[in-house]
Formats: sequence, C-alpha cells, structure tokens
Amino acid sequence: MTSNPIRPRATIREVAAAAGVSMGTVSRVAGGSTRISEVTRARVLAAMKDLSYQPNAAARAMRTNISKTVGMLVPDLGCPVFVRMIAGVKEVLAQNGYMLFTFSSESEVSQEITFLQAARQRQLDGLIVSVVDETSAETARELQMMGVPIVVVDREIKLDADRVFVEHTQAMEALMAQLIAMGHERIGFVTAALNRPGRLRVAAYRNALQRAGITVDPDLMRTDGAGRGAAYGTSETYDLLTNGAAPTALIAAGSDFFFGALKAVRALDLSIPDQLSFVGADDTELAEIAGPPITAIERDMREVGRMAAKLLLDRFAGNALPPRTIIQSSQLVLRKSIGKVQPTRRAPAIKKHVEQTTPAE
Amino acid sequence: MTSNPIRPRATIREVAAAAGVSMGTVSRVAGGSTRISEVTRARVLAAMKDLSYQPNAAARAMRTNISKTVGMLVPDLGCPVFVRMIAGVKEVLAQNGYMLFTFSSESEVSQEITFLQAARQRQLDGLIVSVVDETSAETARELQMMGVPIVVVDREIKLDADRVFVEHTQAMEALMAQLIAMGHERIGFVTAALNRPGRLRVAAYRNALQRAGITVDPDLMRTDGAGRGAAYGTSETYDLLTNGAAPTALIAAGSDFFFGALKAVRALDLSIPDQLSFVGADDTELAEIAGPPITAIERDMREVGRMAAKLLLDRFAGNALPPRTIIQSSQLVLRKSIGKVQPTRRAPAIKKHVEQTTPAE
DNA sequence: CTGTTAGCGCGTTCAG
DNA sequence: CTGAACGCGCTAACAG
Repeated sequence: MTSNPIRPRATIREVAAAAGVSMGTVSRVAGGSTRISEVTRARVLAAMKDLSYQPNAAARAMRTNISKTVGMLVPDLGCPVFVRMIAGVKEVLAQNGYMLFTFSSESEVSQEITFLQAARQRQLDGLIVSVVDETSAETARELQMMGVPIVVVDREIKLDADRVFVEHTQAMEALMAQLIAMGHERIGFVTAALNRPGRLRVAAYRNALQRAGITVDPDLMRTDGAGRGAAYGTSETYDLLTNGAAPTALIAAGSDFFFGALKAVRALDLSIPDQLSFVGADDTELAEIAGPPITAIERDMREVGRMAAKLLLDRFAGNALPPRTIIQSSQLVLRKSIGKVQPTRRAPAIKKHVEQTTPAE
Repeated sequence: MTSNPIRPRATIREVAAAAGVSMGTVSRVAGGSTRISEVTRARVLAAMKDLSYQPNAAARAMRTNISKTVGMLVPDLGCPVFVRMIAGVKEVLAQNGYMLFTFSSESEVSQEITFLQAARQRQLDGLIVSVVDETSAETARELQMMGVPIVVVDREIKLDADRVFVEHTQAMEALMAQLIAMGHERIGFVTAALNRPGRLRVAAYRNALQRAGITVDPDLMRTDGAGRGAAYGTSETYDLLTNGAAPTALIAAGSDFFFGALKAVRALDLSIPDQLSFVGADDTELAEIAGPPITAIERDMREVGRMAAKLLLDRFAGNALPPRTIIQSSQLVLRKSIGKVQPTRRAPAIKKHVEQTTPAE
C-alpha cells in the first residue's frame, strides 16, 4: 500500500461524537429522513463534511439487504450495440441513485457463471442480462437462483423475468425484399444463429427467399459464428467469395462479422457495390464511415437500455405483476453499398490471398 | 419483485446446521483453510452445494475490510482504447480472484466524483483511473481521500500513486518526420490537448515543425476538443479544409476525432491520399477498414491494462516501495492514407456542405 | 424530535 | 481439529 497519511474512514459513531448527537440521529440525516430539526441536521452535515464521511455500503447492505447496485451482463464490450445499451441503462439508473456494475463475459459461459455467483454474493438488487448462449442450462440454472428481479435483453430463456426484445424480422425482410428487387438471387449471409437475434434473422432470410421462389442454397449461409468473432466473418466471407459460384450480395449481421467480412472484401479488392452489394448490421459508425457508406440494419440500443432499466426500477418499487415483454423496433438504413445485379455479372477473380486473420486482440 | 419460489439465500449458519458442524468450521472450509479433517470438509462442501450457498460479500467485507473488488474509471466506453485496457485489467484481476467494477464518466467530472464517492462507500480495494481532466482539483481531492492504492493511467496528477504512462512523443515525431519528408508543410492537427497524451502530442508536433524550419501556423491546430467528441473532429476538419489555405495533411488524434474528421473528409468527397494525406490514432479497427487503410498511431492498451492491474496487485501484496512509473511504447503504423505532396497542389474546392453533425448518440 | 439498543452474516479470536 | 462468543458499521424499532 502506498504510504497514506489518511486515518481510516470515519464511522457513523465518530460523526455522532463530533456533532454531539447520537448515532441514530446521524443515520437519519444520512438517510434523508424528515423529522429532524434543521439545527441538528446542519450540525450533523457539517460534521460529515468535516470528516469527509461516506457511509459504509457493506454495513448498510448487511442491515437492509439493499445494495443500490444493479448488475449488467453483456458478452462483449467491443460491440457498439452493448456499449450503447450500457449507456442507456446507466442514464436511467443514475437518475434513481443506483450504481451499475457492468461485466463482460468475453463470450465465455464460464465467465458468465463466475459473474452471476459474484452478483449473488454481493446482493446486487437486480440484473440486466444479455447472455452468451441462451441454450446454456448452466446459465439458466444460475439465473433462476438469483432471487432478485432480472431483465433479459433479446434472449429467449425460460425464466420468470421481464424482457426487452428487438424486432429483427421486419428489418431483415425489408432488406431481403430490397436485394431481391435489385435482382440478387445469390445472397451470402454471415452471422451467428445461436441466439434470438440470429435465429430470427436466419428465419427471415429463408422465408424471404422461399416467398420469392428462390431456392435456399445452404452453402451461402454461414451462421455458425457464435463466439468466433471477426475472424469468422473474414474467413467465411473469403471462402464465399472465392470458392465456386460467389454471391452477388453479402449480409454480415453482427458488428464483429460486419468488420471481419469487410476486411475480407477489402483484401479481395472488390469494389462495393459494383462487384458486390454489401450489407452490415449493428455498427452504425463503421457503416457510416467505410468507403462507400454501407447499408445496415440498426437499432436504438440506448433506448433498449433505458427500457430495461425502467422495468427493473419498477420491480424495485414493488410491482408484482406477471413478467412483461417490451419490443423495440429496428431499421434498415439504406446507403450506397448495394446496387442492381450487373447483367454480365461473374464471380470475381481471386486477386490475392487474405492474410491469416486473427481477432482484433 | 417477480414472484420467486426461492427461499432467501442460505447463511453460514444454515450450512453449519445442515452439515452438523459449527459456523466456525464452515467458515474455515470456505476460506480454504487447511487443518480441517477430510471428512468434515467433504460434509461441509456437500451442504454448501446443496443449499447453493454463496458467502455474503457485505458481511465478509465488513469484517475484513476487503471487498476483493477493484474499481476502474474511464472517460468513455465508446473509445476502443479504454475497452482494450479494461480487457487487460480484467484478465489479470480475474486470475487473482478479483472482480472489476468499471465506470465510465461520460467525460463529465461530476460523474467522476460520484463514482469515487461510491467507490469509497463500497470499500473497493484499489482503483485504476483515467480521469477526464487531469487539472480538476475536485477530482484530485477525491482521489487523495480514497485511502486505497491507486494506479493512474496516462494522466499527470499530483498523487501518491503508481502510474502507467504511454510514450507518445516518439511516435508523433516519427509521424511528423514522415509527413515532412513527403513535402508536407501545412499539417492540420485535430485533437484534445487537455491531458497528458494530447499535451505531449501537441508539443511533439510543434517541435518537429520548428526543427524542420517550418513556421507553426496556430490556425492549423485545433486542440480544444476535450469533451466535445466526434462532432468537434467533424466541424474543425470541415473548417480547416474549406476556409483559407487548406492543409495538405491532417492528423486526427483520438478515436472520436479520428472518426469525426474522417466523416468530414467523406462529406467533402476528398480522395485520400491524393487530395489529402490523412492520419488517425487510437482506433485500429477503423484505420484498418476505412477505404483506403489509414496510417495511425497505435498502442497496446491491453498490455497497459495488464500492467496497471499488476501494479495494484503488488500493492495488495504489501509492497510499500515509493510510487513507480511504467512506460509503454506506442507505434506509428504506416498505411496507404499518406503520400507525397502534389507539386500543383491547391486547396480543394468546396464540394458540398457537411450536414450539422452531432455526436454518434 | 432524539437517544438507546439489538442484531444483519461473517471471520476471528480463544477455549476446549 | 472444533465450538462459542464477540464485534465490524449500520438501520430500525422502541423509549423517552
């Protein structure tokens, strides 16, 4: 420990002594209770400031079983979608005097379990979770034992909890309609279908093709990216574009696949949209700034965060109604990266090889 | 609260009863003490599992004054630099049984103060901080009262604490040398000079120009971006490139200015590097993927995070030596976005106006 | 309005 | 090796 001239933190007892009142009185002032005479309150506040008193959260939590802290579990802090959601959650919680304890599981179930156990030890008052793998029984079991209100974000888990879902189907259908109208029939799709967002998008992809009378080519679907990050986007995109009949359009859904796929397209030196129509998802900044700007599916995750936090606060306030589900829309944002299929379109020649790409870190 | 059939959390007392031993025995098993007979240990562990017992962190913290939790303060979770640092910190702390409590101040001193007070209440065992404004007396005062080991990352604050610094000067000088060698004399610079990284970069920028016998044009320096985010990058870049004699090269240091500046360049439809040499910093992904790939100053922030965490753990272990400072290098990564000044170079014509841009959120 | 007191759950004595 | 008892700092309940 660095040498520190500070004496140990002041306790409520010391404040009481300094102010010449009892501990109970100090406690009431700290708790913002009414029924305190203005003069004593002022004296107590002065003493607190004097000793730079901060109430001991552990003692308070032990006594009240309330920690004024909410836990938030996300799979990846590198994903802008979650960063924005965190901002929304924090905004609402801060207004209500709660702290947010954010944890990134780095897409590992084991880390997720560790966090949930730590959360239980620390008696977090509630949880907002976006789990890595909604099919994980281990995670589900842990969640069931939490014993505090939980809000699940865009995952389908059997659990007595409120939910905030995003509407993925409509935006995906709009996208497919757009691409099909432009003449695309071979549409590559790189994503992770493990959880709700991916599952719905894959379903919408298939439905749209079938409705248009286009045979679904399984080889164009690379939907096994769960936990594999940007590298999956790069390798699958490279493979799609260089082996056999290449797609004329490519959808990379999920910010890391978006990035990874774009990397492969750059390495192959394909021109967007002339040689390939390209669509991303979940990374507005990248979509705006890549040259050319890229059509993408986007959603207001900050608002999702706000809604999740509000659902939780509502439970804290004693609401005991059955679980609710809120649905937030998503949008297809058209930019310059998609275009009509060229009549004479052929598979792009292989220009050069992609260096073996590993995830960003 | 959602109806929950779970009975309240098991206490150490219940575990003791279930295992037919005393509380003290359970505590010793939980604490991993030796000197426990194998049979009783097994019985206790079985009971703990049975009741899915998790020790009450509040009670433990109250008793021991150790929370096994480290706090981390960053200005912005949207900045990849901090996200990577967090990953590094978490990696090392997790290996040592510590949890990480990350807080983003959203570049607001007031939020920073709130966090530091909350940290004191929760008796976090140590802190890793990257403050918004190293000149804030309020923040400094709060930090001095923490009473726990602190590691400061790339900020100059008068404080009895360990430090991890990044070497900014060399990379910046290398960059300037490169640009000057390419014939650039009018080099625009958009950044925030409030804290250590910006200050050092600005100093290196001036020095390099002076050493090359080039007059420093203050109008080319837009170094007042602190707290203004990407919008500052966009508006200043637009202004630089459209008013008066435009620079032939532009450096946007800081991930948000990088993004914002690139946005303005795109809006003006300038071709990189033909019409403008462009250099970024701190956002490797964007630099790699923008068309064309962009020369940038980069640093291994994950390693910075690891080092910060190790310094802290060292203090926890009782190291009482005077404060140490560790320095991490940074690199200039050359990509295709810079080139020689065209002999016939003129200020680019104004092509169109930039829409009024607000920060990403 | 204010003072007093009894635990919250745990880790750490100190006796056995 | 095990059990019993104390108190960490605080809040709530009750007395005055």
